[in-house]
Amino acid sequence: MALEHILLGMLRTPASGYDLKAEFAASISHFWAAELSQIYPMLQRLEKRGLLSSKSEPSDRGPPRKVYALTKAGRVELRAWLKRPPQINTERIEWLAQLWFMDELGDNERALAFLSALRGELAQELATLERVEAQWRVEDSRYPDQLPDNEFFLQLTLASGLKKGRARVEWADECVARMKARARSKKGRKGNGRRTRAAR
Amino acid sequence: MALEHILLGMLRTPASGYDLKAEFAASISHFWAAELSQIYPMLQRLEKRGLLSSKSEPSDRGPPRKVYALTKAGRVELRAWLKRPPQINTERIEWLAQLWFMDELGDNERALAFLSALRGELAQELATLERVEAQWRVEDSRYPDQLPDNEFFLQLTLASGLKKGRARVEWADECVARMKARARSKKGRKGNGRRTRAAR
DNA sequence: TGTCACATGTAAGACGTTACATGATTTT
DNA sequence: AAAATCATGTAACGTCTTACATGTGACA
Repeated sequence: MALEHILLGMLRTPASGYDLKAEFAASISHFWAAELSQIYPMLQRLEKRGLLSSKSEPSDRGPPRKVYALTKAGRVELRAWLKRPPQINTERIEWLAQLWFMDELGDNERALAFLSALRGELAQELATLERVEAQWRVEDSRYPDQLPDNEFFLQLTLASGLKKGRARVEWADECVARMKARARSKKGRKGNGRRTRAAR
Repeated sequence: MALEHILLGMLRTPASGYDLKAEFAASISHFWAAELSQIYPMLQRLEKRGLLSSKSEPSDRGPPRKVYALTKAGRVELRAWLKRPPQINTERIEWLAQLWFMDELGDNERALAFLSALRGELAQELATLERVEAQWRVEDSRYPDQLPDNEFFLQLTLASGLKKGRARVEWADECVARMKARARSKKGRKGNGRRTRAAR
């Protein structure tokens, strides 16, 4: 349901399937991803349903571009979707599933390595969004609250990504710290009385 | 890939498909969901592959239960999965997509209502997790850092859900506040000089 | 000469959702 | 008598991923 409406929304300004894929990668990927093999058939179906129109245009290099644009019916459908109340679907996060069962390995060194690696990945994702924000801020002095409406909504979704990204990195840091603390206290308990006395 | 490994992990203690569905609903749903129509065929396939074994047991009421358990081969597969490095997949969040295109409606009252409704949904999700945590804390004085390893990892995933949930609610609150501030400053600009003078 | 960017597609298979089918027992 | 819970499944459909197929023009 959603991909089709996202394409309609993007096609308020005409574009080819190839263009749309690039736009996904550049700006939308932090909350939705789509491959060309999904985009092309969907555009065809939307055209058949009368929600899009298309025309072929020669390109500078490579085969001709098929440029799609939103029709009136398409705009009606888009608006109807935007009026639906928000609904939250369960996100599926494989690395949380792995962590959930991590005790099976009985190897907290490995668990710690897993969490460190995860922390790195999460931090990288966050850094990408932070670069986007930094760029936007230098390019437009109205950022973030004086932006015109259309850009303001984009900023709200970016803010969501940033907030979530920061929360996740913080969480991973806390996990690492807590695991290390446990490892230390376990070592203490393993050694005989000596260490306890030495600690006073 | 992940559902199959999650089932293997859950079946370290034997259970029926029906039991597993209940366990998803009760504790795992904040990072993975699965319907019975997905669980039953998957259990059959895993048994055919030799990763699970099953036996029929009479039930107190209703039809006989088919109880599955992890085999040695299943445990090997589970461990191999747990040793894979974490990888982050793009989450697909429809309500962020709706927000992204929300300017199309040209109706900031409606956008505000959308965000308020969203805030409510997000707060509810968070409340569920907070109840789980509160319950756990009163039931086990070792919560959270003195828990045994197996429960400690579960707590880490719960902590992830809590942190993310709080970040999302905060974000929604900020969105609402910022939208309201914009609405006020727009009204100010629309009205002629009078309102500005009255504000002193 | 090879690889990259441009450009459009198809096919097979995995994963997920919703609806349907069946039937016993317990609770309201 | 009706509805909820226990319990197992199938079928149809929609979504997503990965791999394959094809060809041009630019650049190294």
